[in-house]
Amino acid sequence: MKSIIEKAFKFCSNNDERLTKPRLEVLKIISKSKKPIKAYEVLKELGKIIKNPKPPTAYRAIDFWKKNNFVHRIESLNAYLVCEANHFHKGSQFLICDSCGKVIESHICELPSALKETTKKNTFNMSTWHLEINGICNQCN
Amino acid sequence: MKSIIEKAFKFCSNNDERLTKPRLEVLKIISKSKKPIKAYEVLKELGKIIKNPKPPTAYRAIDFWKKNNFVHRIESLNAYLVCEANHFHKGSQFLICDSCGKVIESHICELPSALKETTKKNTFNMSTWHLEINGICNQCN
DNA sequence: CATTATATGTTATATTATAAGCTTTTATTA
DNA sequence: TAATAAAAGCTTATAATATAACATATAATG
Repeated sequence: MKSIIEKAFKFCSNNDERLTKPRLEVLKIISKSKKPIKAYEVLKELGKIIKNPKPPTAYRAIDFWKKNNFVHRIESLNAYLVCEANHFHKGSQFLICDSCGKVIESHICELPSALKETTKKNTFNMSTWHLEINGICNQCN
Repeated sequence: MKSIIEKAFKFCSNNDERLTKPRLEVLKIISKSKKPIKAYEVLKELGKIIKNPKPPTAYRAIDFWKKNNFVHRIESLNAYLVCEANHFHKGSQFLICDSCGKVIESHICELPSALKETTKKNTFNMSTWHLEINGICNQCN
């Protein structure tokens, strides 16, 4: 099982992308976090490594990883999480524990048929989908 | 087919909630909008009706309607939309057109079984779910 | 009508995110 | 290797979104 950092190195060399210091450090920071981490928390952590970073430095790096599917944004939390999938996917699903804040990513690749029906009925040309399920996790129950 | 405003009157009288001026006007504003409307746009519209309203006035009213299922928040847009359902529901689904910005709400009441499986596998006690599907709508195609 | 609970008004500020212009780094190629 | 182009980063400033805290007003209830 390759670490996400190793995957990132490989991805960048394969795709002619630059694995710069802010990018690498930001990915490390997000991947270390057990829970979705907020941009300004990333920025704060980044401040321990590089001198006095500003918001755009964090946001640019986050956007880079998001664009390349290494990081997802949990919309309802304004927070970011690494993606463990070994492939690109146009759908993401998260189980968000309202008690402890932990988020589990589930990996269903296809939009369920009941929902496909909906897009069909509306002749809607889907590109991506994003599902957030709130509730109470295993450990908090 | 009852208008949402009529439903709001009925709801408030049935449930001992106050249909105050900010609440009523905010609901009217959101329901008039063809697309999800942002809090500060609501606030701006509200300013045409009541004198110099401040953000909390808009947010409080939005929260009230959200809590009572008259309004949904589209997380990825930071914007609000009235809900046409005639019942409470713990799941919501939106088709978001990335071209024109229009959002269609779909009304699937049950979480699809593929996703139920996920919650089951994680022994996750679901309370609500929220799905956003991005793509290109009918009219923009 | 006094009490209590709920809602609103107001001021201030917190949080999240991006625009714009300039500099540095990297990659390409003359 | 030097010149150049492209990409990424740095910095300053500010935009956009949201809430805390506390004073005042309104409505419901005993």
